[in-house]
Amino acid sequence: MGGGGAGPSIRLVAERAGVSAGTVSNVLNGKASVAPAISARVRVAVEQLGYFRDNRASRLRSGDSRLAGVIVPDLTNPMFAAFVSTLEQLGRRDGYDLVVVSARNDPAEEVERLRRIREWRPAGLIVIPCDGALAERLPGGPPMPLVVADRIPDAPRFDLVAVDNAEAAAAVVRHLGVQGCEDCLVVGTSLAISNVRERWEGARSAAGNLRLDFLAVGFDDHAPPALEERLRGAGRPQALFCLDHETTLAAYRLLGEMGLGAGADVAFAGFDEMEWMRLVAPAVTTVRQPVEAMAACSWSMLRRRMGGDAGPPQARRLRCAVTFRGSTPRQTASRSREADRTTQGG
Amino acid sequence: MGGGGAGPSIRLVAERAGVSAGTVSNVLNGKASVAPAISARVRVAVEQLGYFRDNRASRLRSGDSRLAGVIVPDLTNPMFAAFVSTLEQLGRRDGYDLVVVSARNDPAEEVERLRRIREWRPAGLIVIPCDGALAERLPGGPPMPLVVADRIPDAPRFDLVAVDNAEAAAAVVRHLGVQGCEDCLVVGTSLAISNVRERWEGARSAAGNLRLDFLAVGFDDHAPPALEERLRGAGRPQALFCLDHETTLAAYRLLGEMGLGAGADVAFAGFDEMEWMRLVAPAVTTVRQPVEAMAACSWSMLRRRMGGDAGPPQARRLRCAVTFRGSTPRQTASRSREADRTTQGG
DNA sequence: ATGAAAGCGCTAACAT
DNA sequence: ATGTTAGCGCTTTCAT
Repeated sequence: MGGGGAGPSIRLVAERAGVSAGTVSNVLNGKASVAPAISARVRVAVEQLGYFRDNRASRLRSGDSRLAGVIVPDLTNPMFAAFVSTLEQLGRRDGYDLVVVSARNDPAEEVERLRRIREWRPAGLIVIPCDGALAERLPGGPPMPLVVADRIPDAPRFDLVAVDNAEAAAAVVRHLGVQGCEDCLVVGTSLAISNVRERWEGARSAAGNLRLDFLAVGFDDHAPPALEERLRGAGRPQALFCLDHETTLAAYRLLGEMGLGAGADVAFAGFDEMEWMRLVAPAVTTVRQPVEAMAACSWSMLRRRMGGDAGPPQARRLRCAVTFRGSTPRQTASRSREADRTTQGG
Repeated sequence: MGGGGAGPSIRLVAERAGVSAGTVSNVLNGKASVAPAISARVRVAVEQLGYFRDNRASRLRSGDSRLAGVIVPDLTNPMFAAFVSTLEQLGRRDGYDLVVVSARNDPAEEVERLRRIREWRPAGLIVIPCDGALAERLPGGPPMPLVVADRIPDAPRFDLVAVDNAEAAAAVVRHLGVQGCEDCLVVGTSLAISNVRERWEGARSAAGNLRLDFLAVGFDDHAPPALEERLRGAGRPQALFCLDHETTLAAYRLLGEMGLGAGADVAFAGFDEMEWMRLVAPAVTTVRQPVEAMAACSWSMLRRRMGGDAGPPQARRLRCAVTFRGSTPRQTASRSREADRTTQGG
C-alpha cells in the first residue's frame, strides 16, 4: 500500500525496461513521442515494480507547481467546509493538488500556516482571512496569485470574492419593519470582521422607523451575559437579528434556555442558513450565502491569475438569498402560517 | 506575499552572506554548530532577500517526509470536519504537514485521491474509508503506515480506531423497550457501511420484546418513498431509530413534512449528535460519538507506526455517550418533561 | 567550524 | 525516436 518513503525510482524502471530514464519520463508524461514497443516495455516495468512518481522531485525539476493553497478560519464551520469541498472538486478537475488548512480562528496560527504553506511553493492561494489585517500576515517575498474570499481585508489590494452583505441585511431589516417591529437588537461576533460590519451598516441604512441597537458577543459558542440581560424583562426588543453563523446559533440556544419562543416572544432572524433552521418550529428567517458560487468564483479568479493575468485587483459580489419564515411573524394581528417566501437580497 | 514560484535560493543567501550553502543550511536547521557571527550574517541575508526554504528540495534530499495524508468520505459532514480539524492541530504540534482530501462519498474518487496523495511521499495515512472495500482501493507498492478510522474495512489487517457501535445502539434500543415501545423501525444509509451494520446488529441483540425492522435509505439527503410509506397510516411503528447522521437528518425532516411529531407521534432517536437536536422541541435522543478522541487516537497510533513500530495491527474502540431526551418519551402514561439523562453506551 | 562536492529523483535540453 | 548530460534547491558527507 503506498510508497513507504522509499518506492522504486525512475532509474530502476529504466534499467528494468532497458531504456533511459528520460524515455521513461516521456512515456509517463506523454511529452515526446515514444515507439509503441518501448512504451509497452516501460509500462510493464512500471507495473511490475509498482513505480509511482515522486512529486517533490518532479515539481522541483519542472518548475511547474500545480499546487494551490487554501486557508480558512475554521473547518468546522459548515459554510467553510462547503467552500473547501467545492474548491477541492474544482482544483482536481483542473489537475491541481490542494493544500487545505484551517487557522482555527487564530490570527497567530494564520500567520504560521501561511508561512508553512509557502514552503511548498504553491502557484496560488485562496484565503478566507480571520480578520481584516490579512495584509500584515502575509509573509514577505515576491507577490503570488492570491484571492481573498468572504471577508474583506482592510487593504484593498487583493482580488476579492464576497457577498452582498449590506443588501441582504437591509432586506431582513425592511422585512422586520413591514412586519410591524418597532425595535431590533442586532448581534454579531465582532465588528472586526468585515461581513459583520457591512451587515450592520446595511441594517442601519434600511432601518426607517425601526430602532436598531448593536451588540458584539464574541466567538464563544455560548451567549454572553450581556445578551441575556438585554433579552430579560420589560426592555426586551421585539426582534433579534444575528449577523453570523456563530451568533445565530448561540442566540437561538439562549432563547430556548430562557424559555423565550423565537417568533412568539421575539422575532428572530439570522445569517447563514443551516439545516436545523427549517426543522424547528417556527422555522427561522435567514440569509443564505451562495457558498458554492463563491468557491467557483474564487477558483476561476485564481486560475486566471495563475495563468499570468496581471491586471488590477478585481472584486466580485455575489447575491444572497433571504428566506422569510415563521420566526419573523407579523407583530400586530394575524400570525397566520404562511409558506416560505424567498427573495433576492438587494 | 509568498514566493511566486521563484523566490531566492539558498545559494543566493550563501553568496550574500559570504558563506557556503551548507553553512546556511546549518544555520537554518540548527543541525551543526555555527559561529555566532556567521549565524547572524546569514540571518540578515535571509531577511534581506526574503528567503524561505523549498520543501520539495529539502524533503527530497533529506528523505524526511514529515507529511501525513488524511482522507475522509465527506468534508461537509460535521463529524468528519471535526475529525480533520483536530488532526490538523495535532499534526502541526508534532511538526507534520497534513494533506487533507475528501472522497466526496465516491469510491472511484477515493482511489484517485489515494494515488495522488502517495506521489507526495507521505510518511503515513489516516483514512476514513467510503466503505468496506478499502483494501482493494489502496494502490500497490511497499506498505506504508496506515490507520483506518471510524469505518471498518472488510480486510482486518489495518490499525483501526472506531467506536462501540453495537453497545451504543443496544443502549438506545433497551431504552426504547423500557419506555414501553413495542415496535421500532431502524433506518440507515446502507449496511455496506460497517458502522450501520454494527449498530443494526447491536440493536437486534438488545431487542428483547421490541419488534425491530430495518430499512436502508441510501445517501440522498431526501428520505425515500419507502420510508414515508412505512410511517403512514395504521401500521406505523411506535419508534424510529436512525443509525447515522444523514439518515437522522432526512428522517427528522420527513416527519416534519408528514406532520408527525417526533416524540408525540413516533418515538425518535438518532446517531451523531448535532446542535439542532437540542434546539428542537422535544429535544432528540442521540448517540454522541467521541470524534476528537478518535482523531487523537488515530494520530497517536499513526505516530507510533511512523516511528517504526511494526507490531501486529491494533484495534481501539472508543465509547459513545447516549443522551436520552424528550423525543423518546414513555409510551404508556405520563409524558412528563424530564431533564436530559446521559449514559455511557455499553 | 566551515567549504567543497556529491546526489536525492526527476525532467529538459541537447545530441545522436 | 532515444540516450546523454546537466541541474532544479537542498542536505549531507567528507575534507580541512
